[in-house]
Amino acid sequence: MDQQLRELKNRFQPGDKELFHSVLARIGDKWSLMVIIMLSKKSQRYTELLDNIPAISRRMLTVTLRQLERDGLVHRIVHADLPPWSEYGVTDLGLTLREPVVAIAEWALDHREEILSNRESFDDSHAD
Amino acid sequence: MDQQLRELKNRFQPGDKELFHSVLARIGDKWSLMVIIMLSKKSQRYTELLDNIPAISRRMLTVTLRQLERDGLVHRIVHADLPPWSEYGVTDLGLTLREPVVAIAEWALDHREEILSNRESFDDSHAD
DNA sequence: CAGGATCCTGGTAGATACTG
DNA sequence: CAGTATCTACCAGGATCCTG
Repeated sequence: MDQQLRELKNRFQPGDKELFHSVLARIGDKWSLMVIIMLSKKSQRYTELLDNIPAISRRMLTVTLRQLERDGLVHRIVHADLPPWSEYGVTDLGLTLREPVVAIAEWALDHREEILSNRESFDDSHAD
Repeated sequence: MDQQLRELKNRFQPGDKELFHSVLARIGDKWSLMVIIMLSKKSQRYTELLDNIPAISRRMLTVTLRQLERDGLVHRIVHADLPPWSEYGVTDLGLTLREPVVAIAEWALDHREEILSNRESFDDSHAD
């Protein structure tokens, strides 16, 4: 075990395994990452997000936004005008998450060919 | 949109959205991260992993290992001795993934209290 | 406009039993 | 020892319809 992992392990508390999983599962689900990226560009209202994120349904946009809001990554401002409208944006906490997430996205790009080729040869050699 | 995101976007290719998702979904699932962490410490055989990862079932260990192997993050060496045994370890590619993943884990630890408190107050204010 | 409610489906994961 | 096979349970996610 190297230094980096050792330091990480020294900070472990009970429940951190669940914390890691909940955080990774959040950005690993189908829409959260896309929503965070869109809102990082600029704050947007519900319908804008619906238009800008291809193929997302109203239900999943709502569900995803609520989960992100629950963790404090995204905030919602409801305007009581008529017709009523609401605006979403990333919080300060959400902004801090962007750096490590972009790092993973860059990792995926850097190793794009390698990953895809690995999958291909694995599937070939395991085809029945 | 800031510089970091712009550079990332310039490198987009068709299919990258799916690539991001497949990579994030992999480390965001229930067991992959734990398996990668265990194998980063040292190469281990199947039964060792089974013992070292609390509550994982044989089936899910096998499934998880196969998926990681498919992406080329983990390699398997099968020894044909009697009784036969196999050994798993992280590949060079898997090692490069560790840095950004540890970054996210550290983010989760750094903002542990904030996240948990956000969830609590959100749940309180939405309790019916 | 921005959702909530409901129903349905496919895939992830667990339990259990069996095998080269 | 290191898996496979099968069956089942559950939940994320999609489709559709309804509302303040």
